[in-house]
Amino acid sequence: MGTRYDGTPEEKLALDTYIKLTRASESLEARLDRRATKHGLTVSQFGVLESLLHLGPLTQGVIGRKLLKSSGNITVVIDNLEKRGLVRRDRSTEDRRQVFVSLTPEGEELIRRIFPEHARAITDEFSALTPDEQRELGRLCKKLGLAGDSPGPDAPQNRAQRQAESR
Amino acid sequence: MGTRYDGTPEEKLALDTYIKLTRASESLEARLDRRATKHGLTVSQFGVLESLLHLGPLTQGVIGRKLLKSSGNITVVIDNLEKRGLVRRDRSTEDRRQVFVSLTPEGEELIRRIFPEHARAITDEFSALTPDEQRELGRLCKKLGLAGDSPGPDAPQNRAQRQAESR
DNA sequence: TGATATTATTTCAATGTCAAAACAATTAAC
DNA sequence: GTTAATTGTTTTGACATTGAAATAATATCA
Repeated sequence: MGTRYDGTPEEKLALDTYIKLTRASESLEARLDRRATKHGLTVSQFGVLESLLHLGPLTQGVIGRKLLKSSGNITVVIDNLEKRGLVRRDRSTEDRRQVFVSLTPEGEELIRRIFPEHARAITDEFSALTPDEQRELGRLCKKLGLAGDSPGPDAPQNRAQRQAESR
Repeated sequence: MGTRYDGTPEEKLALDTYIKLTRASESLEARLDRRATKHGLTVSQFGVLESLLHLGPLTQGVIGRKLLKSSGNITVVIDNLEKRGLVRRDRSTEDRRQVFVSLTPEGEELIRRIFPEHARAITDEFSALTPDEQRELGRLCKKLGLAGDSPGPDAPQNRAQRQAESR
């Protein structure tokens, strides 16, 4: 394990922590994916259905920002869900650029059936940590995540970034 | 934020922690990716080059397991790196099923130039946490990761898993 | 109002990704 | 020593993903 790299101690610690975080997240994701896939849903599809179940109809833009995916990607994912009759598209009448996506009865039936299983799987995974450890992990992740405040895939680069680029 | 889902308190805590972990990891990854991409490398390509730089020539299988990617995937990634002249393939003489991948001079030049930048970017991101917090985050991630001991994408399902499935 | 900018979605090309099947080479069992 | 099982890679088909360009609709403001 460990990155055979000799930088400063700060760099070593950060790299080491980064690897642990990434591996934990990715391997966890991989295990959960494999379960979701059993129901014929990809992670993104699952994410869309779950959002719609818990938040009601949403525009594609909102879904994309929620799942940290590009608008182009969301179009494709919704395409595939629509083909299988799990969601419906409705052009907004107020702002005809927007498209509202909502669950069909079949979609709702499916996600309602699958979600509790998913929740249980996650609970299972996290039972490796005590409740206090989970809270601490959550706190640290949040602190780390907020630091950079991810602009999201679509977001155009701002002045500061463009400037940094042109150096 | 938060998953509007009423399960048990255990489920709520686990789901909440899961979301924070995932978002932290994904948004961090997204920010780092954007930098790596500037050099015309994808994350996977970067991962391969970095492994080769720090560990020397490796077989595709080893690379795949290290990066938690399937063998089919690694084939494609190496294909693309090879096309660009950054790595070389050499069939092993000892076991002719294996393919050793190594850096070409161009590949080595590139990764040597880029890696320190990457390390600095990561260090920068993690400076949001104190050293102690970083160590604690690492510990929790490791504990969590070990729990499931990810089988990796390719790994065939073993007896225990097949049994669990058929329940 | 009319030109211009912004916003939401779609399309496209390139790459990544997995699972499963096909192949090829090696090892184990008989 | 053949046959059978295993192992490492490639291929294939389906979906995901991004960034950039194209479209279309709305908002701004001179």
